[in-house]
Amino acid sequence: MRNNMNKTAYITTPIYYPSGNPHLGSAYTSTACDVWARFKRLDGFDTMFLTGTDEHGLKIQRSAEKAGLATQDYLDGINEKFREITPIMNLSNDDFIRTTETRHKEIATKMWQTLESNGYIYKDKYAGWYSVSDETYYTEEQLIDGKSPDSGHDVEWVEEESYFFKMSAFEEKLLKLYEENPNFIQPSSRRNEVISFVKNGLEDVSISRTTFNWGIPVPGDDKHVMYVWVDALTNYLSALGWPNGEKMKYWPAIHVVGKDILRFHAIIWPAMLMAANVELPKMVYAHGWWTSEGKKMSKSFGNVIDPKEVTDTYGCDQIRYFILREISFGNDGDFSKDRLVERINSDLANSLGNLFQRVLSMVAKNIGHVPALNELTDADHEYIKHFDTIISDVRNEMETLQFHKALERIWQVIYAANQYMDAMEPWQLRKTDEVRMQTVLRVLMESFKYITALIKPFMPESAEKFEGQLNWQMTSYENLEKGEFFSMEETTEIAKPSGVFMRIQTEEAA
RNA sequence: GGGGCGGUAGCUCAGUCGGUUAGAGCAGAGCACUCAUAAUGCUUUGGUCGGGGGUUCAAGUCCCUCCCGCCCUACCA
Repeated sequence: MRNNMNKTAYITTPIYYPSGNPHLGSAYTSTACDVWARFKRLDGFDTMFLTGTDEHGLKIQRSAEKAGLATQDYLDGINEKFREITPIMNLSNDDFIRTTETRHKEIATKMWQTLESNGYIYKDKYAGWYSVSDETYYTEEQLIDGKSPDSGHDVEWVEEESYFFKMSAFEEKLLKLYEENPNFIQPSSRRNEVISFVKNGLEDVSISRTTFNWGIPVPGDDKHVMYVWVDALTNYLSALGWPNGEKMKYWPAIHVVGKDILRFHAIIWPAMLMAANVELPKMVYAHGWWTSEGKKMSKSFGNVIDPKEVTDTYGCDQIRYFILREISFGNDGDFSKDRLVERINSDLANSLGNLFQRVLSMVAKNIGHVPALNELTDADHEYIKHFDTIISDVRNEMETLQFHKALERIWQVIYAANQYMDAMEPWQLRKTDEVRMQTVLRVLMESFKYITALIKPFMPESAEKFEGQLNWQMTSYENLEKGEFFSMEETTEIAKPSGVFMRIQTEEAA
């Protein structure tokens, strides 16, 4: 028997590198995870949603020095900016982990020790072409005319003592993993990239550094600091108190990442977990990038989208809706003001907002409470049928993070509702057959429960407003599925509604 | 160089194992309606499915080739 206590779900954003201000990209990742987490909670899952910051490395150390602050003090300050994404995007993350926290350092150390005692770490020399100005190693193939491919500066052959992780031991196991779990890496185009990368052969990876010290010391050899990814990836476990914490019930996770860091999540991370005998994540989903008005976001173009600014201007729910509806999750997309306004006006104000407004206005004006239910016609039954599978259909799309498809599906019933209303013409019935009018409005109102419930993870504030207008409260998708279509009480009062999604006046129209 | 993905209506994209007149949303045009946020509904314009060749009774869908765009090709994150 499954019950709510053993249905768990876990989703993570990457931990963000706080070298600049949070931008639309991180807000996007976090919002996608948030919608999924909210859906899961409403679907009866005990759900954990984790985000945080990666506070490791030389760049941070340098920035702090430049700011004239102790590194940790500097980080404490900048960290606040990243925590602000939570209120700005209205996120429901259950935790926010920082890699400089003791709880993380302890578990990252534990991870290292586990990998070591399982025989997957050894000490050797790392050698490569090092560019002093770039502070980066390059491989022979990367060099351009024997110089740094990034800056063109000279490189020198450097050998340094380093610990290595035996990633080569996992080549076959990883390929088997990808083959047996086609959904492990999504979307599938990314999956191909990873597979071909692994097929080209995996080398052991250097997992310690001696060139700086802002990081977690290698246990028993504090000349070395752990490589950033050993440190950073482990956050997904340290927030759960691996290996024995009570929160380990949430594992395994779904990891949502930007396409730039897919490889670390799809290759190094599962290899590490295999080496440490930890169950593997369910899925690693790589999403795309946003351009702005058709161009790459950059300060010089002046087209950088500030999450705070756009949510203040257009509304948080509106932005949440737009970024998940506009592009299919995994693809790149363009953030254009015109498209945004078009979506808000067409999808939210006209189709959805106006639908609730026209129905609830009639109810409030003519009845004042939930309308009485009478005999149903074939047309009613046909309309009601639209809601038979809507929840499971949306659930299926959410399972694979197909947010745009989930929304598309929800909008199908919104269109159907407008069509039904137009066909039934309750405003005519008001004059000829008030009993029938009440039934039609009742059918519509009952259907609004489903619409409200399904948009709630995407647009929580607006859904709550709808709940208030319907004088009804969503409990869980399961209850809605199992319950009767007609569940509202006639005695429930319905007040005059006010618009939830308003049109944005364009300049020509204003 | 090697590998991958994509090029379908003005825009963004769907098109499952090849099978009847190639679909949706938005944008445009016309009509209807007036409950509603100048909203909604209906109808409609619009595509030689990147070019060429081939396989097949039949190709957007398979094969070859060419053109165009994007991505990956390890230790900065």
